[in-house]
Amino acid sequence: MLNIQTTGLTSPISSGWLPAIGRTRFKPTTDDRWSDLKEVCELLRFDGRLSGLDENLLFRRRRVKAGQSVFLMGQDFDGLYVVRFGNLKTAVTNDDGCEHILSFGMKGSLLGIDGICKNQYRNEAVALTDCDLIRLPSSELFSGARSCSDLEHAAYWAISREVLRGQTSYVLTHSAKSEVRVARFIQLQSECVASMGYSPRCLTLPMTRRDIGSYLGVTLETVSRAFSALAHLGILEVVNRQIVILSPDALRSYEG
Amino acid sequence: MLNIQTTGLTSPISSGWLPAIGRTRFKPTTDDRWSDLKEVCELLRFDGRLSGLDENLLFRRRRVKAGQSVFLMGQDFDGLYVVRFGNLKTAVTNDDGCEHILSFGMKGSLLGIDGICKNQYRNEAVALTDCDLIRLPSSELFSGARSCSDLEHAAYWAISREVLRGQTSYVLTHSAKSEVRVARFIQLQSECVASMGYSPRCLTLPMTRRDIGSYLGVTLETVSRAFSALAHLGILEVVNRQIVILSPDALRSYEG
DNA sequence: CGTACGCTTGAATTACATCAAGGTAAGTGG
DNA sequence: CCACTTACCTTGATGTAATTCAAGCGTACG
Repeated sequence: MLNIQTTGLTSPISSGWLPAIGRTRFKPTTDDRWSDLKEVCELLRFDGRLSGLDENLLFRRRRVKAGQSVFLMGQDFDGLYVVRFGNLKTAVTNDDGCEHILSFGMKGSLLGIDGICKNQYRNEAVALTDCDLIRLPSSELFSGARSCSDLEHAAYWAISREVLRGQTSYVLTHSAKSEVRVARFIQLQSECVASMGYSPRCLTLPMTRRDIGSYLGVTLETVSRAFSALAHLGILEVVNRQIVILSPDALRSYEG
Repeated sequence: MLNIQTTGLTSPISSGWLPAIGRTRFKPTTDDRWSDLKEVCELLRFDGRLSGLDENLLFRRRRVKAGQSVFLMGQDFDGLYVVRFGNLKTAVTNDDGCEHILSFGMKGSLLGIDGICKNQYRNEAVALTDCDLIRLPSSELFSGARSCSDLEHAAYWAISREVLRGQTSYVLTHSAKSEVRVARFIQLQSECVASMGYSPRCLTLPMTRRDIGSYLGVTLETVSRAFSALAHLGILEVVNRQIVILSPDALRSYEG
């Protein structure tokens, strides 16, 4: 097991004037351990209009090292997390200890939504690379204070997008052949990095073959074989976790 | 194709004093075509405290006949729906016309969440039986008006629960053998009807074998064979869509 | 009455899991 | 620095579970 438990505090700072860890403040600052609502909305790509009322709201950041977890299953809910940078996976682990990957998070992803209804996270989020996250504490999300209406609207929007992504995953992982699933997975990853402004042709996968397999509902050997097959067809070039998409069109239209 | 398109209006009523279709009002009424926030929260099983400020908010109901759709993929978002009674399925249909079931809705389910972020429904909801739904219009959800804070909080909570259900589905439909999937599906259905106060031993499935198969990621023949196998083991009794659970313990612990 | 649809069951085929072996890369301790 | 370990990945051989194709039955409905 790689997952090392990390609860609550990460880098324990406490410069005098700073508020208690996790609390937001209205005091403007240039301290790089805080993010404002504008940055949060940009990360989420929330394109709605902001009233401007909340622009002084600040949110605490949190760094998580590769292999560490952001939260664990069953842990008390303490807010949603927006990914500033880094890659993560979310997973549920069932009784007999076997892990099941639900999603892969990256810059702009929103984590922890499932924690609201039972006030307890129902999956775990594990950093695949070093990560920087922004915590949106539940106190601000549900305060009902008028100063948070922008945040609430953005949160609705982002949650809906995560639901939509979940649907996409669901369909992806139920589509016919395993080779097609892997092809679509790579396609999806490519679109993700493209939407972040990077080259859609070259990917560095942050997750293992086993993770991909768990996510797609196949074994790691099947994933490996699918990569080899797609490489053999001249669609991809695969060296460990470095993927080069040689033929984007063929990848997009690949149906086995 | 069973799905008959139904857009917007259902039973066109227009008794003088009623507001325009789909608008909420603060005027108290005993008209049974409207539901108040209290009923909505009860249906959702939202157990949070309500401020009481919104108790006069009224929401328009909508009846949908079996086989008709509540909304279609790509249709403009016009709010979330809470199921008052009846059974539904939500599905996405991809380019080559093949349908993929995402979830089965029943009393208390929340539909349409994925529509918020693109302002457009991204799946379709089809009634399996005659249904009665309550519409929560987006105008109220995002109004920012203080009078809606209870609704907003309940909506967050319910959305989170739907996300959680989605995760459960996801894991369910990725677990090992098809017979186990079917067993867990029946188990889940049983728990659902039990939580609504009905007998958990006797189920009437509203969906076809094909729907179940699509949901679980197997073919309809496989579902049928799984039912037969579970019946042969003395765990279930299956007559068409009538299911009697003979051994709840055996069903719960069934692992193939 | 006939057609359509949903369901079951059987036989043949296939895609995937499983088991197993070997290879590479990163990290650890002597 | 090198042996040693460990985790990750690839590839092959074999078995098996699920799909596919096909036939037949019951029920609903025009």
